[in-house]
Amino acid sequence: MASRKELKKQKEKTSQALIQAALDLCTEEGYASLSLRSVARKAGIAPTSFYRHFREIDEMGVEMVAQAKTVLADCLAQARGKMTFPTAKKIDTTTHLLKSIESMTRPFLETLMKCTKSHKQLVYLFFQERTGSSEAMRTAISEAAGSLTGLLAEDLARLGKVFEIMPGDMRLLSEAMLETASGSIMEALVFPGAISRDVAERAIRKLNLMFLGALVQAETKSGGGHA
Amino acid sequence: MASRKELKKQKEKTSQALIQAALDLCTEEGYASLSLRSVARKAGIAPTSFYRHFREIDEMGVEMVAQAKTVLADCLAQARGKMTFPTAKKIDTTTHLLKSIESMTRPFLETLMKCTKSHKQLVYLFFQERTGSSEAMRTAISEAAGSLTGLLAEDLARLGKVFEIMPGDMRLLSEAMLETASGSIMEALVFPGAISRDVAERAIRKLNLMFLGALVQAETKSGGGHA
DNA sequence: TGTACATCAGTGAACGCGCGTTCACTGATGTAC
DNA sequence: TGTACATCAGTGAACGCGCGTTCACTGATGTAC
Repeated sequence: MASRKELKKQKEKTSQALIQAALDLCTEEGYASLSLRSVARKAGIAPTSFYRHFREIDEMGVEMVAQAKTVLADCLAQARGKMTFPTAKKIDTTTHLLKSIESMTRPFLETLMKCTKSHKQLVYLFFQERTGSSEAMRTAISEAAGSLTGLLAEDLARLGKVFEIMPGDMRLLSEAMLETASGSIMEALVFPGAISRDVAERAIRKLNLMFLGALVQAETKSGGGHA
Repeated sequence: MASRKELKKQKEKTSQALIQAALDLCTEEGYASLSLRSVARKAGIAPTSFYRHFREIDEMGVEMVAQAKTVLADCLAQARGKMTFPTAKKIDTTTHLLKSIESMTRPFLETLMKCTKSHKQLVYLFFQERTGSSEAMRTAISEAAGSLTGLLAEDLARLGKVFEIMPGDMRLLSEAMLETASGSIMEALVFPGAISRDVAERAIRKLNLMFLGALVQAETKSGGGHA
């Protein structure tokens, strides 16, 4: 019936069941409260079978982080795709500039928040354990976050070519976008039902101000029109 | 020897020893991994004696949040005291504006980071458990954070009177200041030794950009000189 | 075609351990009369 | 002044429970010859 390859598939399915069980338990009690036995129980296998898949809880945790990274990279790609970048810096009034900025920040944040909604648990784990108590998790997340920031900064470079934004600021804006987005996502997740519309609007507004600052400064440096 | 009042003092001392023990354990294993027995053991009392002070771990946790709030309020007061607010909005070049902004953001963030250094554990707990697994903690922290943001926004109102910053943006800037500061503090705590100088500089730069954005927009709205 | 062996996901009993909580107790202090 | 009682921080034994880990096992699959 089951060939060797089918067995591999079956094992993979069980591994994924363990991860899903762990995510459910994380939602209820938090990552630090996970126990090998509770995860196995929820996944419907014997406690000892856990060892056929992971050597310890943290090994599973690191795998969860890897999956979260994949999801986030995908959502970020979508979000970046929805951004409209200005094609020329002819926009010289603050009002027009802000409109142009909002064409980037709003699609970005709204797409990102919508996209991550389908993977709440993974995304929550990723951001929560960034500063959590497991060093293995912190290391894995820190590395993943750095690479995600890099991806975003690359795309933002298109904006940097139109305005003369300092390269350092490019990275800074990427970081801020991820930080602000993660803050909103976490708030929306942890206080569900509450004012999550407002949370997003405030995040967008924060990003707008920061972009405006960066662009105004770039304009100045390039000898542009401000004062 | 020990009068009734001296006994009260003694009890208070033991309570504080429990809290300090809990903070030490949090640093090693995280809040979620605290156990009544481990806390009592570290504090040097019998496990059952814990109940003379707190009904459960979370009751102690909420008290810890209250103490963290006191520390943070104090540090915030100091940090705000070190900020130099512009007295008139005569500053009309972006470069001058930035200098003026940095006279607020740099003293603020550097003072805050220095001040919180003496209470790392309380502050870490406060920001980490903001989105942690204990609902009691989340609620307590959320409430405290709201009131701290309010304090900051009040002081920032002085800036709002010079520039015509929208009242909503005032609160937004306060939030961003706390958010950015907490991010830096957490990063410096969790990855100690690492580039903590750089962490602070990046945070200051982010705040600068956001303030610049807010001021430029205020300038525009008030019919000021930009474009 | 048959037989012996290797692989490997999953099992169930058993272990020692730390946990939260209960209970009745101690011993020092202050109060009532 | 003495005696009985109340308060209260801290104790130690005991409980039942869930934990991580070990071990020898099963049973299905594929391979060697």
